[in-house]
Amino acid sequence: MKKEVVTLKKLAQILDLSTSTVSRALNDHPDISEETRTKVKNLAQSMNYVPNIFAKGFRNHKTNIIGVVVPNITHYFTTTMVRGILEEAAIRGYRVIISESNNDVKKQTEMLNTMMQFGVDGILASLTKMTRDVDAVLQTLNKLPLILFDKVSNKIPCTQVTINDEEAAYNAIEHLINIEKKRIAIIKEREFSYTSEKRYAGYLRALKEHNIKVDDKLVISVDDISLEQGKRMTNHLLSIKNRPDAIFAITDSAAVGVIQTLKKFNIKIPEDIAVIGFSNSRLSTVIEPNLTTVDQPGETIGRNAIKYLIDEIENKTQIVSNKMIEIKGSLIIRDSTFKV
Amino acid sequence: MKKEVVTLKKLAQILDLSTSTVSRALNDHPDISEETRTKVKNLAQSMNYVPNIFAKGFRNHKTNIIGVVVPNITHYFTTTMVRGILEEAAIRGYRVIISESNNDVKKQTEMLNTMMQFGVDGILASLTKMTRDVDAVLQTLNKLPLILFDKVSNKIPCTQVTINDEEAAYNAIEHLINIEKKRIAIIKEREFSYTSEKRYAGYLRALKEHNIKVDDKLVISVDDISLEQGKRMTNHLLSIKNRPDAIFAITDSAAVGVIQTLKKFNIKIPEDIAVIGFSNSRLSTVIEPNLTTVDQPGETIGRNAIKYLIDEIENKTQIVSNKMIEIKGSLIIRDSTFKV
DNA sequence: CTGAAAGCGCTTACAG
DNA sequence: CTGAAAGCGCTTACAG
Repeated sequence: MKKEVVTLKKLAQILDLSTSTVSRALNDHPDISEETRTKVKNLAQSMNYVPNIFAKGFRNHKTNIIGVVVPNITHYFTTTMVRGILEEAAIRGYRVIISESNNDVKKQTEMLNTMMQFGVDGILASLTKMTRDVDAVLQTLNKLPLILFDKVSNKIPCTQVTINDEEAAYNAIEHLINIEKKRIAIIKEREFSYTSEKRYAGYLRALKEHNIKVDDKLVISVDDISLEQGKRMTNHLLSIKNRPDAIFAITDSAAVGVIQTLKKFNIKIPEDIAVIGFSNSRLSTVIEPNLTTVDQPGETIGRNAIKYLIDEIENKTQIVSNKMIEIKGSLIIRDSTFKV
Repeated sequence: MKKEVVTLKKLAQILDLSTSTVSRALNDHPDISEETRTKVKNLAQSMNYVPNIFAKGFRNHKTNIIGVVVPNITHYFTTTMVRGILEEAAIRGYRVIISESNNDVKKQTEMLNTMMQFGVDGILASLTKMTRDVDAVLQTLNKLPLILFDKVSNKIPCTQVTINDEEAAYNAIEHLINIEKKRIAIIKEREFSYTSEKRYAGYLRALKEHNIKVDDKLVISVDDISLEQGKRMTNHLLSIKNRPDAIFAITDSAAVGVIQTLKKFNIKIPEDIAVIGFSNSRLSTVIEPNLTTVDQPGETIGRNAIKYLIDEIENKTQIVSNKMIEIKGSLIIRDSTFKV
């Protein structure tokens, strides 16, 4: 089963050179003569020489592996980010190991530790929902280049790559105001979710700038933002005295639940109540009416995150690396809000 | 930045033992006395000793990394399999590197090679659609434990883990026959897709066993099975003389396209035309009417695939390893077929 | 411009 | 039951 492996030593023997020279030639060391270098490289190529990555990693304390932690790999948006990460990693010669935290801080800590133990060169993390407990992340950051993406946290002094949640939400709400909605409800997550709070901030700013008073009864916070919760909260919103004429759900799933419930009660969308989601997931063009939502460029986010990380690993950036990178998301207007 | 690292040597010095002994104690070598072993283990624990995985991998020619190749990581069903793989990998002490082939044989070959070069212990592959060219896969199989899952191929003599496509399709068609459908169309992929052919085989068997003659005009093959193709092919099916009274699309996406088109023409579902998909994706409960479909237990498939692979890697199985493992999928009946 | 030698952290055949 | 030594494949400071 084991094939005869081509090593530096073997190449050296054949060329009657030392392994040192062969190694240097292959690594384009300036000391080596042009002639030797090409001779070595040609042989290496023709013999299909492949460096033993483990010997190399062992020697250099560098593995060219990047660890990625995400809360939930089955979310479509997450997979688009992962795709960007994988593509850019391949280009730059890195491999990626992925793990899922399932939104569990304890599991996330475990994952971070395993990855460090495993010797990854750096870590890309999208945090669990509750970012109260960030000790493990901070500790990891002490030892390794680490960059946050998507689910980030201002408690962690490192480079962070997200969508411009606040602005995107602002634009969504402004759109609702433009189509003459006055009582705009928001379904968001309970505090501690960075993303949700940002979107909420955009909601508040839009209302404020258009002189609409915030009605607390229209601000709904749930523990777990899901399709089911979208349904439940819509039932609730329909029961209050002065019901809303628009509902902004901070995820598409929840927005789908909203629409399904409104339809059950024969409420006209968007005439009676308009609906906006967030993500531009595949659901948004399957639900009827099609959902107005914010498109998040997942691949770009993933690609950027790993770019910054690799730059840090390879020390191309100074250590001033606590930038906030915001990738623009764009509002996609569909039937759930379009008609005035 | 670099922390002082605890190595075997350091432990040995402190305990006044040789590194050999410490190594053996930690690895539960039978030669070592109970006393020494516990002494060593206690110290290791208290000093937070973590073996250098790269030194270990280098030494043992074992990396505890498994490579996974999938056509498209953004498919929901794929992510559920990945989740099963990740969970089982963690339990068994393996790490997983993932890459996407984008249904491109050339890219798939590249991925396989990179992974081998990288020194993975084994590979889990879900193949590109066109499995005509399997040379690279066969070569990989020659050098490394390799198991196929989901998108498999009978041209490759190795263990394969899939859903029972044929039987699941058979059940779907039988269900349509039971609700008195006579002209059942199928939208499948052009040949070379193992999965599609299996489902088609189930279709044929069901018709045959119920004495329904196959009408070639109702067998639609497309290159790329997608929502758009579902729409287009439905338009086509509606235009033929004796139009179908049921459509079985071999993916949920295509089935959603089917339903959307039928609705556009105000055709009653399922009374006029019933629809069945395959996957139980999230779309299936958002589209209206909700889609009858086959639930594929992705996590179970992923978990099984990696189990067999690790068993092979660790030589727990004989080398007779060209089993076909079929995981049962179950028909989930919803409104797109339910009412008679 | 090239080579000999040491060493990264681990395991294991050999010796006692 | 324990230790000394070699070696996995690579890189690099040192020497010439």
